[in-house]
Amino acid sequence: MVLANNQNAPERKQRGRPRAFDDKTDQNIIKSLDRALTVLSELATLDHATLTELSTHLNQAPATVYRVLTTFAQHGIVEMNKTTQMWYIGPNAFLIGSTFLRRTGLVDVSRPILRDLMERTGETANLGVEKDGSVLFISQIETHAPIRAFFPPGTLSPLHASGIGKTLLAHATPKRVTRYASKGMTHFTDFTKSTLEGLTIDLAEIKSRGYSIDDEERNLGMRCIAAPIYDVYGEVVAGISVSGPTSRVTPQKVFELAQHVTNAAKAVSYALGAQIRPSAVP
Amino acid sequence: MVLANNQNAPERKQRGRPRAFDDKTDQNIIKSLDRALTVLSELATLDHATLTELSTHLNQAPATVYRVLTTFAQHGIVEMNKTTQMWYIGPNAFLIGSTFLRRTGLVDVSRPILRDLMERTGETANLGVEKDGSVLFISQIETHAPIRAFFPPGTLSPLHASGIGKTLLAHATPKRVTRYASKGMTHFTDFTKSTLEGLTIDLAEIKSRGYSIDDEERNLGMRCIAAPIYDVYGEVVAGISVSGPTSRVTPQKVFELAQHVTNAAKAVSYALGAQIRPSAVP
DNA sequence: GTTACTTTTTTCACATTATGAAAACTTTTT
DNA sequence: AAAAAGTTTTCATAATGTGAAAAAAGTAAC
Repeated sequence: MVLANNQNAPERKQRGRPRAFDDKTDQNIIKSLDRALTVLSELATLDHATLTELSTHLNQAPATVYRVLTTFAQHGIVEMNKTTQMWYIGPNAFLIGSTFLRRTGLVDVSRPILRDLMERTGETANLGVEKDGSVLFISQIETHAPIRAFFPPGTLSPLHASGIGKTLLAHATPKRVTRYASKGMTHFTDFTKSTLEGLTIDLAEIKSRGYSIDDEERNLGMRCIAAPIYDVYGEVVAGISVSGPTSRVTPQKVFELAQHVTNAAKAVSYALGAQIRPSAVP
Repeated sequence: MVLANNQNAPERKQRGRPRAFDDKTDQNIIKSLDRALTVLSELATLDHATLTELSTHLNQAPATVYRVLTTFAQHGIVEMNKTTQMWYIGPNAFLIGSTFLRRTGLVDVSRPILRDLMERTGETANLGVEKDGSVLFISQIETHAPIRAFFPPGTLSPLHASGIGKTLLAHATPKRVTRYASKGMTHFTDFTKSTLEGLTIDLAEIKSRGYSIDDEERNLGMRCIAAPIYDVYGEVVAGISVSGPTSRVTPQKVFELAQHVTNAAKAVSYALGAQIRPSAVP
């Protein structure tokens, strides 16, 4: 066993960093760790499982899986319920995973996605959150076009008369919507949805459709398309939108633009750790 | 050296499951995985780090740490920012860790109740469980107020200096409390209950009263009111609290706030299947 | 209670493979 | 432009992870 190790290459120096052989089986990973992580992922998707369940699912010897689990357990990554003989994900896994959340805020995560959205659509892209019954615009990438929508970060706009605002309302409880409406909704243009009935119909449509349209409801000549951003808890925490003049954002182009907006919203949601879950939850 | 292994039993085949030699170096763990998890923990506590930082901190060859990281990266457990050459905890770590929360359904159940509690009290509402002598905050709804208590999910705080922590201790056995106290209790402020005697008196009061008050015991200027959450077995498994600045959470308002907190705790307990039993049970 | 069955835990011998050192590559600093 | 600092990559060997089977422990059957 001293020999037979090198295929050939009698005395090639051959140190350093050559080909890395483009083949799948990357030589630079630790196989045992790789296998261990497979076990962990499986346990996470199963939520809980016994040793034999795991070992059969993964086609691995029980002894191997057992060692993996006990090692994880020593670090609090997994836990076992002695009486039911079930393995679970442990608190330390949550602790480690939660540092992912601290990493980047909404704005940092969104910035490159907003830029991309602006470039794809050619219109100003915005990011907004709810603040005391209004949308607070917290980030924006402006279009290059001379005629452009513009509202600097810090701008406030009532929920019912803004694309992002309506998206946020669409995912709120009916009670909250009613309470919001009861405080009176300013009538900005002839298109503003300033009655509870009209608004409710629109919101239902928005929720099922997945995006909202502000059709000159705040400013005449400005149209706006928005989609919701979810956080890790599956809750809507913000909205993303593009806004532009009706001359460019025509009814014919709305659908296409909406695809870009919803994609961007999904990208931000994912970056925030949301599992993209289908909206409708009664 | 053939002998000295077994106390007696000369030539027993000695397969199976003997003593396991109670020594530290458990033979049944995977060393490479163990090392890898050390790297992961270190990265989590540092929040972000370069390869060399990690390898020097852990006294490991750069190559080894590198392989560990790339393997983790392949599973999305860690990520690297190519430009800054910084390693971070990745989204998949969060995803796996978050199944810990789903285990009991505690978080899902609590979320709307936390929100309601925040809206009734106007203060940040928190949910926490015990983890190795600390409270692990696993969920939070922040108040709208500009001055607010803030500690993101994943935050840890010693049991004796936290509202939720003291609630949990109040329902533990005296033996556990003594053992906890014997490990030393950090003195955070002049109000911290950092002696066993002082703590014991407080805990008794908490148990009979039904809720705990953290009266600037962890952070000056912050007051906190907490109540226990019971599971199906009538065991205290978590705590719920509101926390805010002393300027708003005044001594005069404590009682009223406490009613909301205990109601919320009862609502969560009930949702978990606990029969709301009259508190005191010997 | 005893026996048979199932699942977890441990041991052993061997071959896989994880590892450190150094070399090559890459990027940043001087 | 040269040098320094940090990263990837390769190789040979020692370390160690692995499966099979045996033992322990718990569960169901009788």
